[in-house]
Amino acid sequence: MSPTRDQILQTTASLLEKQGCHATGLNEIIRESSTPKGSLYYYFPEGKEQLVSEAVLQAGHTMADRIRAHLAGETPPAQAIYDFVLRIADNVEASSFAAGSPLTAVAMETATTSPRINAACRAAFDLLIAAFEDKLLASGLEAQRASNLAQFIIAAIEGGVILSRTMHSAEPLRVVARQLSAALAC
Amino acid sequence: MSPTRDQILQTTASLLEKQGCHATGLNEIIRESSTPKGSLYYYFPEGKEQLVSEAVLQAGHTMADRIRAHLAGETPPAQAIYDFVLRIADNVEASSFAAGSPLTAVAMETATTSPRINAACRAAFDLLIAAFEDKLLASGLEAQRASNLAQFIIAAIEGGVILSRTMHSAEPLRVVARQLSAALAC
DNA sequence: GTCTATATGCAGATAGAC
DNA sequence: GTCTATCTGCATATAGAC
Repeated sequence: MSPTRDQILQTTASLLEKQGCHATGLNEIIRESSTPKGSLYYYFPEGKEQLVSEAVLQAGHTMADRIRAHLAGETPPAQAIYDFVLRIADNVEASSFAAGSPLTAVAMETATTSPRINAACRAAFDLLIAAFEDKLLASGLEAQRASNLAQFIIAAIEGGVILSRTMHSAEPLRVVARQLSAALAC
Repeated sequence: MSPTRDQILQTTASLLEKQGCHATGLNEIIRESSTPKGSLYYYFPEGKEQLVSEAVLQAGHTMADRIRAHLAGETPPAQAIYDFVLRIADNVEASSFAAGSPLTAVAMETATTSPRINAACRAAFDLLIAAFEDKLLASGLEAQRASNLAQFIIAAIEGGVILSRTMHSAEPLRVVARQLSAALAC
């Protein structure tokens, strides 16, 4: 794997996170990543759609890995997820509300306007949901209930990120953390 | 109120809902709204930021009114909100996943890049949260708990819309409806 | 209030040298 | 693999007639 290619992907993901797909220009990506301008179309010959799709999918893998790492061990799901959401709240706050969920904006912008990017977003969300689902299954939940709860968890977290970034306050995500762990307990 | 001006605002909101802020061009708005091209800068002399901000805020008022209308009456919150989220699921499905939440994409795109539009998004979310909060207060909940639950409800619904639009399936929103009403019951 | 024409800039993308 | 130069098109915005 080329380090230049990887640098482009990571910078792209970070800009998508901050401002979405259409607001992110290729020139901006080159500039922010301190990457040779000639490299972009060398590594991504199919252009912006390819670049964004790969960045989204890679971000999905990274996030899923982080979720799994955080949920590993014997801590009960309600507690582990509570801690995890609080960590997201801290991270969103630490970024001055410029970061948090690299998928959301892109997913909404492209749900019905770019099949290729939509497919990448879908795959990425599936990775995240599966990460929570496996933890719930491991704790003994029945399959259907684990699947439903995993979707609900992702939805609540995504919504919490939207509110926190919009309000410029970590509070909505902290509320989500508490309510979500309460919901898991019942 | 001018009908032309109102037509521009409504078309803008609908395009923002489908594809976000930066993907929505002023020419596209004129075309889709069948509105005289010369009118745009006549009614919105401060340009796109003004237009988008007003469209977002108007959408917020419309949605808050709809929430209040749906929650009016003596139906307990858990049941009323369950029905309401199912209706959103139907609407998202009926739009072929092109619509659902006119705020989300714009809010994420502009949280740290346009103070003016961000302020409009914040005000719009506050209207939605207050609509749920008032229903919960009316049903006898304590103030702090009503506020927290209202935020959680909005977060879960927003997240459900994202998942449903991305997955091209109403199922995630239906899952959110069930889990949310279960969470409210406990 | 609405029109046409246009200014200006940046977007994504390509070509061909090195 | 990376460079520079450049093509084409559309973006927002403005000017001035009617």
